[in-house]
Amino acid sequence: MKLELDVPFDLNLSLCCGQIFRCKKQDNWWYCISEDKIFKIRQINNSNCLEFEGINTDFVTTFFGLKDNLTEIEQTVNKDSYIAAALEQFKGLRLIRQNPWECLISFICATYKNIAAIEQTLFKISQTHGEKKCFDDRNFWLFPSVEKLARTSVQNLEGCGLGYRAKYVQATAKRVYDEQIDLECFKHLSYVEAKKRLFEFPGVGLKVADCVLLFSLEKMKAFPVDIWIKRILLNYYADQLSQGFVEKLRRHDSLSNGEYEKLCLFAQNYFGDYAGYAQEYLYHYERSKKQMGS
DNA sequence: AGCTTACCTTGTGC
DNA sequence: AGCACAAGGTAAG
Repeated sequence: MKLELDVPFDLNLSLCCGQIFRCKKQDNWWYCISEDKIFKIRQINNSNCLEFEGINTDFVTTFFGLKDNLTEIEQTVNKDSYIAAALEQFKGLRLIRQNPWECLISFICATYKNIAAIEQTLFKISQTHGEKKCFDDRNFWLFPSVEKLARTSVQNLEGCGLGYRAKYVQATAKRVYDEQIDLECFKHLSYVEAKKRLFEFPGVGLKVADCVLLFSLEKMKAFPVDIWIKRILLNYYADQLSQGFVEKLRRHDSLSNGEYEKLCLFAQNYFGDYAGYAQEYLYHYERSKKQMGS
């Protein structure tokens, strides 16, 4: 199927920028998995035409956030020359609407790991616990169900390279299963309330909660503060923060919950309701600069 | 409440 | 080739 776009969108950018881990480019197509769907999609020569198989137009529109008004979002968050450069360089970068369950487990697995390792771990979890499907003469594995991960052993998960995170994944899965929690319903809660609920899961801190809120629960003001964002705030936004606070942050690598929330709140006040979009542009901008330099 | 420290394993850079 | 060191942080003390 084909879809003519009448809005800015860059497929490659949106799938490469670190928000989603199980989409792979092969033979000029992106192969993706979401819930029970396996599909491929491409955007030839960055044109305004998307081609895809395995899904319909409605799904594409929702999954890739094509209804987000990027023009308005850019105007809202464009507060200074630094983010302006990021917005300019990465036009068409959109926030994807991931499945909340997979997103939750993904970011529990992602703590203190590099992206290549995260991708490998999630592939192994899916391969060992998920349903195998064939699409386009290739094998894919759906992300395991809540029940499957609730019933597996910590040892099985450790075999997927999860290390100390295995017990968190298992405990969170068990909790979602035992209490029959519908993560989709968190969309209807306020940002603060939903964050509180996510924070209760084992292995979920403030950062993971914000990632799940931003990437799967439509909370565009969620502003995950990881090591990259912390550096960005200290390097480019220090004059917006109190000097004592900045000095304190510079002395340590990790953030206390209090420090995290302070940075998060600053960003939400500064960038506004679409702070999460600002976060994604800043994150990708800083990482791409580093990669080109090395 | 706020601050340290340990933590599994893999990828990356020197 | 091999070894430090960092990696989309969290939980326990």
